[in-house]
Amino acid sequence: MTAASIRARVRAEMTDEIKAVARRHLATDGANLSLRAVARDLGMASSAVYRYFASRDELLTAMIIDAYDALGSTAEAAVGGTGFTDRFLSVCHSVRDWALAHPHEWALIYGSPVPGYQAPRDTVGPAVRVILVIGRIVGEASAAGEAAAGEPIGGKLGDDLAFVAEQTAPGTPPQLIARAMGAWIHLCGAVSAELFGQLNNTIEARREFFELQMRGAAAMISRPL
Amino acid sequence: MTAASIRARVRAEMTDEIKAVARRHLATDGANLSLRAVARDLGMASSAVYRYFASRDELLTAMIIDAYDALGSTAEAAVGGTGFTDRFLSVCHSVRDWALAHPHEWALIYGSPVPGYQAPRDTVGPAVRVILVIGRIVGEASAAGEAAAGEPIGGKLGDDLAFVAEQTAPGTPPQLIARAMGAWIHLCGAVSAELFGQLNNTIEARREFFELQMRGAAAMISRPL
DNA sequence: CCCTTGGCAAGAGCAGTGCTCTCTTTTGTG
DNA sequence: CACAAAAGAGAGCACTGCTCTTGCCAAGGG
Repeated sequence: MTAASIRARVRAEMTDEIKAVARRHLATDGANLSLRAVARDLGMASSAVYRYFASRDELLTAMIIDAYDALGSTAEAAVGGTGFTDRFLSVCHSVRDWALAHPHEWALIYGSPVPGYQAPRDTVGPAVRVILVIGRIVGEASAAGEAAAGEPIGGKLGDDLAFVAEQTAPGTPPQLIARAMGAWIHLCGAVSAELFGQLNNTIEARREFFELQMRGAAAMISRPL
Repeated sequence: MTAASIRARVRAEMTDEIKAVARRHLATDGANLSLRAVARDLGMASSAVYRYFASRDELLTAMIIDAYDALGSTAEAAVGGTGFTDRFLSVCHSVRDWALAHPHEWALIYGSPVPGYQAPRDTVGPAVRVILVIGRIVGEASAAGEAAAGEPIGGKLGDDLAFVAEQTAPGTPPQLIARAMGAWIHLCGAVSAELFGQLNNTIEARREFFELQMRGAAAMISRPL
């Protein structure tokens, strides 16, 4: 009916269906899911799937983008509470909760890159959403005087950080951006450590441990070195 | 000649040779290296390799243990300098340098776990070596009064941390252990972020950025929340 | 309303994989 | 030195990603 013809609509639906089944397989087989198995589950020939995704890598790319977007919206929706620490912790827990619910998708986006695989440009947009959320919170905290800047950073690193600041939260001092990125790295590291088994046989009180870590990260942001 | 007969020695040499070739393949193909391809490189039938490793997973396990050990000795050898921060930074940089030199081996041990793969007990010993190094440095700093403990931690998490303290650096307050683990997580997160492409198109001054992050982690340890 | 054409699905096929089984050869050792 | 144990080779099974060819079918223009 619309300019996007019936064909296009059916095609989009089929594409979504393939992705849905692939996501199910992802939950059991991880990144080495089989395109043929997905096709079998859909009752179609494996060659037919290639009408929708030119290769297995392209399917994976689609799932990576979806995962980034899902995590991104989760984080964006989680910005609640008042005061910097509460808002930050809220985001952290939402990220961790999502990761615990979708471990293989987390592994897909924050785990080791698939060997022969090169992430295309399309992934960078969705990929930065969660760091953007953190950047925004930190920016607001900075504007509200909740976070001191500390000593300025020079050299190439200073330029890099200034550029990120401009893109993320204009007006925020680069030093703060560095600490925000530190918090984000710490967040991803903590979630990955828990998910990838680095805490096995060591820490049982996972949630408490995570919260402690993220409180440390929040404190790191509030006070300069 | 020895109690370990000639057969056993030849077998050990062959095993090492297979691992060496596999490590070379790891550098190009990552975790999905092909046992058959390794066999081809060695000029032997693929079935012959199964005399040495019962499965591809077992080969991977061997490489994981080797990687943990290589990284562990690197970190242990890097404890130099005087004062907590210097010693800590020295270890951090040695870990990062090793990871940059052996990215796929890093991915093998700190990246997403191989899907159907369960790490056997043999890996836990080598796996804890680097966190042990950090724990020891922090313990010494604590003993030297370079790191205040801060508020005690109760509940299950407190017990967990006390247990880790006992195993790692006896006499160190659990709160400090928590911060040491935080630093370790931050370290792994920073290296993984750099290696897995999370910093692409953002931070060019990688080493400076890393150092800044690790200085933050060091400061985090020195002062309580 | 018909008929063309563009898109879709199916199947066979290729090269490669992990792993098993059987058979033969080698080789250290009692 | 004879022999048993260890090692290697090769075929084979079920699977993979991907390509190519063939047949089909309906959407949309005339």
